[in-house]
Amino acid sequence: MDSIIQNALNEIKRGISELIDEERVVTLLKEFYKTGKNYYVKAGFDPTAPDIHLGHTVLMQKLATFQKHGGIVQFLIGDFTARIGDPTGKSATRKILSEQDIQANAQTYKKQVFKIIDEDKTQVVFNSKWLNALGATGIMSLSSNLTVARMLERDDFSKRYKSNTPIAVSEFLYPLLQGYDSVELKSDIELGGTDQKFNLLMGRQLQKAYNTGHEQSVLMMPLLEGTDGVNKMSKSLNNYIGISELPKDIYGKVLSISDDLMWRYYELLSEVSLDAIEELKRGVNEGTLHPKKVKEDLAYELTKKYYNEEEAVNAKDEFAKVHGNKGIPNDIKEFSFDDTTWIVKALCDAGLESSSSQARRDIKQGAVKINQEKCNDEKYKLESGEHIVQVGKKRFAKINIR
RNA sequence: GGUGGGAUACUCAAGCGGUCAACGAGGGCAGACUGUAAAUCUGCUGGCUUCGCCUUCGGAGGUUCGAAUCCUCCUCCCACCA
Repeated sequence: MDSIIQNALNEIKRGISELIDEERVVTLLKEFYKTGKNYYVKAGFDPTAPDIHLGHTVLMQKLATFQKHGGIVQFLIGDFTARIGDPTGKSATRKILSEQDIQANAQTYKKQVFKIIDEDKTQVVFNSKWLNALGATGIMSLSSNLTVARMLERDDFSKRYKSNTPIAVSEFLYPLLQGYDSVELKSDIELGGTDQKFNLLMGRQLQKAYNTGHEQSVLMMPLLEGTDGVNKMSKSLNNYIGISELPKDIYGKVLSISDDLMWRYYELLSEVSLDAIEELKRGVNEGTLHPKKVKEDLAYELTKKYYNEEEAVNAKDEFAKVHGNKGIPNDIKEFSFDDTTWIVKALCDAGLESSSSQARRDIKQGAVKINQEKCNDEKYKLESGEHIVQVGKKRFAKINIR
């Protein structure tokens, strides 16, 4: 095999969890490098999550890799299937989204993805286009390709079935519709998370059933754990790091993950080569390298990736200042009040606390500081002048009393 | 269509006439410890200018001095049978 093909393949296979029908991928690559012929790489996205986070980027980066090697990305927005809700991994039927929500979310998606993938080598498609046209007849013949028994073998469904959690019949249609997208798009390869295996393979099965002439290869990426290190990253679990978040938040969040999780992020998110990562691991194990330093580099790299060098440097300095020397961040929110103000009220008005009860609790626990001095008096009043108020380690505000 | 079972705070889940703003677990927030963390330990976790008051236990009524707990109707869900 040509070394150029071999290199491309290695790059494609980095960090993946499984590649089904590798031979065909090799064939596609060979053809591209010989004749310049492109091939189609499909990935489906659910327009329910309006913000792209690092979990999504694992897949996006892989798409970008394919684009380097002749792949045209079929960026599928599942606007039709979103109305059913992917049953994968869900313990309950999903709520049905409104048309407007789906459209708005899809737009946000498009804006963000081209930070990672190449717009010129991407086709954005909506599956409502052909699924709406499918009609009852189409659905009937499509659904004859799947048996109920097969469906109930799936772990997620069998669990729900056994625990008396409702399963809507429409949910059975989800994998069929997703698979049908592959038929319609004549995809050569489809990418997805490991949790999508069933759905992805359905694409192969249906391409065969509909005599499309080929069956798509399937490439699965591991699911990235969220900042809690346990659950998969998702907005609803609030364990995500969004790529549109502020530089200091991206930096801070990455730096706050556990050491164990850091390696996982290195593997799936960083540009650092696998060999170099091994090197870092060894350094940490032998004690010659401080894990914090390694984590800082990662946080820096990721911040830089979604912003730029300058922002990354700022974020790093800021973090060191606040946490290292228990300082005050540079740009903190400012508020002005006319009279001497009761501290509890000030905290709420400045958005540092969600309620006055919460504010009182924090004061009692010694979490509130005024100008670096701990404040234990919940009746305290701020006199005229400028005050830096702080709750916990991360929440700050500057309050002016006129 | 019939018969049972269920709906409790962010989630799961106790409670079955007063001592319930409601056990417990998870999550979250805070404190200690640190490398910023993670792990661990501790406290808090409806609202309110809070030693008190106000609104919560699917919805609406009712019984009672007093209800999340009892009764009636309604809504939604689940199971079994048809």
